[in-house]
Amino acid sequence: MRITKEKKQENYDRIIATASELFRERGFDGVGVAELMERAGLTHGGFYNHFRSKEELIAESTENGLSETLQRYAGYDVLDVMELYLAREHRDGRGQGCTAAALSCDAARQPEETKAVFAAGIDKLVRAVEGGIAQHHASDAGGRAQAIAILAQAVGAIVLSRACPDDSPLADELLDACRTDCRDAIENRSRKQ
Amino acid sequence: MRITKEKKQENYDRIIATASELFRERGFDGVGVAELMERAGLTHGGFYNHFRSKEELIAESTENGLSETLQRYAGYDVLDVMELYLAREHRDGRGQGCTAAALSCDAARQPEETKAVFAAGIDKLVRAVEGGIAQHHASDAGGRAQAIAILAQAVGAIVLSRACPDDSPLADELLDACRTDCRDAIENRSRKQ
DNA sequence: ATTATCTATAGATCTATAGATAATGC
DNA sequence: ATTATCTATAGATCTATAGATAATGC
Repeated sequence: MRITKEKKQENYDRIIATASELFRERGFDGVGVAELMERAGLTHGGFYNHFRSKEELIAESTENGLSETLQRYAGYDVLDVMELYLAREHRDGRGQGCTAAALSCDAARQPEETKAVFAAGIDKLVRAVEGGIAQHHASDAGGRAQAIAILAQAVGAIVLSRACPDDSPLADELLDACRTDCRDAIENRSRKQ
Repeated sequence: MRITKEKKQENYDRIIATASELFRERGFDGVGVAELMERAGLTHGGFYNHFRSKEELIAESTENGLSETLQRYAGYDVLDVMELYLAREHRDGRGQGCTAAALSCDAARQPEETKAVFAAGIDKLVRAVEGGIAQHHASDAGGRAQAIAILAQAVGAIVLSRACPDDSPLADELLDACRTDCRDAIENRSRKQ
């Protein structure tokens, strides 16, 4: 029962979107091809008409996830981005949240090609943050280095906060402390009062 | 062929140490019980004399790994700790490095009990950083919130740097930018020059 | 007698492939 | 004729358990 080209593209898109969410929730090793395809409304074997291997899917869905994350915050002031990023809703919605925060530990264990996709995505995030910070300063302010420092802090806060139990006070403390610190840094105040 | 109590304890310790390293390198899902036991010089089936399940091993080896990470930096000035932590050697030696940086994304997907172990370990790291920062200031400086911000940034830098390919300039940039930023923060200078 | 180890295996999963089916697109 | 899907399955792996063995520790 062959289908149209458009339908095939739709199926491909649905596999990628489903994989992107499931991987963020459970990691690359936590999702099997059979379950993924079932969730996408297709059968196990059909997977290999779209991808040569699971590894190929991982690279493509990671690229998709990272660009989705970038677009998610497009148009916001960088201060608002930090508020949204370092929020409890983001921490608690791993499947819908930042791919870098959800899968960077897993990406470290992937082949070089997948890591290259990841690095390209991070670089775009850095540029976006840098551009956002520049809007708050006449001069170049901290430039790219400051953007990197702030992105690393935000990702670290989410990653550590998620590793804490649901009721842990530390989980919220991590978000609150880093939200304040990032805001101060962008507004160009000293880190401590 | 039964063995002495001391020998059993030795075997247990060796399983934990082996698991702690392998998990950091490959994640909780990336290491099977059979391979772990073979690496520890024991047979597959013997595992269940020490642990009721793999999940129990994960919790115990994580606790062990986090306290090892804490001890690793004991006695150093906090500025030297940041130099060591945000170094290429640390990034490239995942199996020997910080457990929080290697496994926090994976920990987020574990049961609450394992996450509680993780949170307790992170809390100890926060206290250690806070104490280290206090040595550099007469007053309380940024206190616990600043310690949290700096730890999150350091973990985020390592995690993102590891997700980049070996030859990626961004991988080193992440370490360099965050090393400088953390140092400035601890020495109580403004974040940008 | 107890127990830490071993061998062997059950039963469930995993990735990937082979071959059949049937609708598209030449 | 080509090809996207399906069914079925190969072959490898995974966690966990059952039962035998043999040395410890009462």
